[in-house]
Amino acid sequence: MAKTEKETQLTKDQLQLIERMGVILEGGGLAPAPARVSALLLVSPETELPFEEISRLLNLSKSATSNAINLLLTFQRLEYVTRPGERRRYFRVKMMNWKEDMKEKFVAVGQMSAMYKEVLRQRPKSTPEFNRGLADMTDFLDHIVKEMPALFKKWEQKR
Amino acid sequence: MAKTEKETQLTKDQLQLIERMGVILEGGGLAPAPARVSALLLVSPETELPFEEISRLLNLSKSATSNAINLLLTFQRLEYVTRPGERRRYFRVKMMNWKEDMKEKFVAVGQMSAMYKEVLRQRPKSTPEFNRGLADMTDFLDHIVKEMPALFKKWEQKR
DNA sequence: TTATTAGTTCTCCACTTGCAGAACCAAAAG
DNA sequence: CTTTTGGTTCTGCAAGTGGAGAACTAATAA
Repeated sequence: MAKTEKETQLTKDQLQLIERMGVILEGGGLAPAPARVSALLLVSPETELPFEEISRLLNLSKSATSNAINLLLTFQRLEYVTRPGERRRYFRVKMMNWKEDMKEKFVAVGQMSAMYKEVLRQRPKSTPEFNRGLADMTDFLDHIVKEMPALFKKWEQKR
Repeated sequence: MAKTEKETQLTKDQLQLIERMGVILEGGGLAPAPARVSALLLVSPETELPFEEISRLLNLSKSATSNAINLLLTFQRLEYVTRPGERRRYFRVKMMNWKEDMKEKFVAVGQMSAMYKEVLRQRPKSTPEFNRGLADMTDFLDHIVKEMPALFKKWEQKR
């Protein structure tokens, strides 16, 4: 079977936007290649792209492309679909995962709070001001974590 | 004038706790040495420590100590005080900065939302499902950012 | 004045990361 | 069978990072 490929093309503006987003996503802890793959799949008119297209559009080697995609798959930021009679996978961003992501962020806040509480437990009582500062902080963090579900629900209802 | 130094000593438990916190703080984007300095100043019974004590307690070279401290100072996570008749500075964690930190975090969320909106603006209308997913996301992020001040205030009042 | 204190800065090295290129491999096509 | 497709894995390298050690500097002490 021939490879009747419709090759996506990106405008200069789109390529620039991908680079800018890439940098921002790097700031969020992603490596350059995965960041660009994520950005590409958001910016591209075609929302589902196969391996080779990703590689080509971003000028990434096969190895870099493979590693980037697999990292994003295990992090659940990407998923793929297949099409009847085609072996290759079409990758797309797992859009509805940002809610999960947000929740995880707040779990992390809870962990921070737990850490500070442990510090507090082992501190001498001879530094009351300092200890109160710590207690305030954990209290605040816990407050945020506790109120979060309500914030989520409020949004659900609003729409 | 002699250097009548009262050298802080840390228990094995405290040192372990510092290491564990260090790892967690590294997860938050701090380099190892600054992470340990931060942890030390939270765990140490003495809440204000001079350069040399920090260096000694953490087994850090002067250069590593100097760089770590200055990084934390410019990031506003540390501050220092001096004592009458002493040249050296006593460093301590800038406790009341966590509120600022939190606010900055939410500013970052706002930036994310802005980025996604820009993506949305340049997308073709031919992918309505995808676009709606993006719109939902920015809407949600904006919701969070908007509601945050109220959450802060609610906490202020509660205490 | 010289010596000491309290750091800062410079040089070097060990380690880590991210990627390209090439070799490799399994499934499907011919 | 052999070839092509759609990748994965391996090797090697270039660049970046963090920290030790030593040299350096400015302020104070003697």
